[in-house]
Amino acid sequence: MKRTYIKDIEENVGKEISISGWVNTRRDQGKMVFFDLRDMTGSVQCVALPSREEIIEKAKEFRSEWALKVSGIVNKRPGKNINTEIQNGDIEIEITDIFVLAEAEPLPFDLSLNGYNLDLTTELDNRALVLRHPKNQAIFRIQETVIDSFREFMKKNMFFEFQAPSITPATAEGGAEVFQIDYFGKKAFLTQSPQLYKQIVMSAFERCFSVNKVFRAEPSSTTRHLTEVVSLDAEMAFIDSWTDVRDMAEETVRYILEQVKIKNSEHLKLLEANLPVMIDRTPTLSLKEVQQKIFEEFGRNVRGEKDTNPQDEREICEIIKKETGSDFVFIYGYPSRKKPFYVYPNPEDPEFNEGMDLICRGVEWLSGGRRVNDYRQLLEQVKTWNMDPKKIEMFLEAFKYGVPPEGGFALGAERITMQILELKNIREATIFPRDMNRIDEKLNSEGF
RNA sequence: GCGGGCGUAGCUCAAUUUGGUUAGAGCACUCCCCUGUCACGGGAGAGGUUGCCGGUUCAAGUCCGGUCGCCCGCGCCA
Repeated sequence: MKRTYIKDIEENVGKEISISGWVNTRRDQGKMVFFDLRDMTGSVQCVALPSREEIIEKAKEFRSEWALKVSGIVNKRPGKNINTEIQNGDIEIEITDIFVLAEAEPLPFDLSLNGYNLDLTTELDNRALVLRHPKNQAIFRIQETVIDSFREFMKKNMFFEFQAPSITPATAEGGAEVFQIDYFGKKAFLTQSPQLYKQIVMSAFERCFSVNKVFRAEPSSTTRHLTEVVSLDAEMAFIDSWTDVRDMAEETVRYILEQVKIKNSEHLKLLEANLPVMIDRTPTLSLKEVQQKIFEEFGRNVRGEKDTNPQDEREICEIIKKETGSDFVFIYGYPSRKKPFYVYPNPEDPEFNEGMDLICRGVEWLSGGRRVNDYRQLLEQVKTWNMDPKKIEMFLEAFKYGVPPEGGFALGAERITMQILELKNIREATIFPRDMNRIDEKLNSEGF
């Protein structure tokens, strides 16, 4: 008999069908046995009736996570046994035959819907099994939507998708620590960002984006840092102002939120997650304005600091939420020397640049801005930043040949997932997280 | 890297404040009961070198020192 997916069972009332899946929990009533069977499309109650003694005997053996092939008749449940709270709560499968596809060891912890409550360490040490829990599946289904909808929105706006390289030559930029690799006896590095490549591709394709892994060797042990992350990158030419980049970034995030709301409503409900509020026009403040507001509201003087720290980000979000109802706020105008060489300095006040960050619920979601597009100015910047132009020759070459005003932005898929769902730790939003102390397994001081 | 917190059964946690009999509970596991359960219910059982090393004390899960591990905050962070 051909397999029926559990989501389609309700169309087969009165018929005999075959379904396959995993046992959730057996409810043994003595003379009759119930269990829920789960496949990738949902779950349904199966019942071994007293008239079928052989089936009862078999069903008494089952434990959670056994994989079964079940044949049975789809019955409407008797009125008093209808459960309106759950999927397929008005039907059940009267088992006629069972084939065990695979037995399961006793579970090392409670994987039931209600009892599920694990330390993050336990979760990560048992990733394979934990991924069977609907809450974890919901997290990663939502992440899938985030990445898909980024891609969709980019394509709708005529951005060209390219594959950014992960292996790069000597890094020209300062800043974050990089992973060095042995490349046929020579040094190479894992990419920290497709930044220079997306600017090169932009110079030819006008608009481009990439979805790619980036690697950071920062010794950062926090709830929002990983060494390997999925970066969603975009770059666009022929802008009139950095605000064009801001607007595109805002609409991208808006589209992602809308799609998650449409496609993952059940997952959001299961996770008890509330999407952040994005109002018609996300407030935009300069760094100086942010610092002034924090001073006025909280009396904490961070005026003149070169960047925001985590406390500033939490406080400005609180202020903006109270003033406008928005969970989002753009901050622009950072000190030029604090940011990379390619960020465009404000012509009226070159000490500050036209870089921006989008902050939501106290955490940075996205950063971007206008870039330096004039070749001569770019060479000046390279000199000022004490960089070796030879190391970024291919990048500089692109700008020799007529690159119009341009800009772009990038966001981290894991961090957005974490923030949308208000998870406490980015590792919860990462299917196989890598950090300083863990690559699947905990790393010990002697190496692997 | 700095600061704070935590480490008790397979999992999640009590008992630590104020040292005192045999370290408890829920879930999971084994066995029994249950003809309508809803990631059930009832009964019984098994499961512990309280992370590790040392100290104080008549007595240490509890206090002290060290050590290892984890978590959180800060720093760092295109």
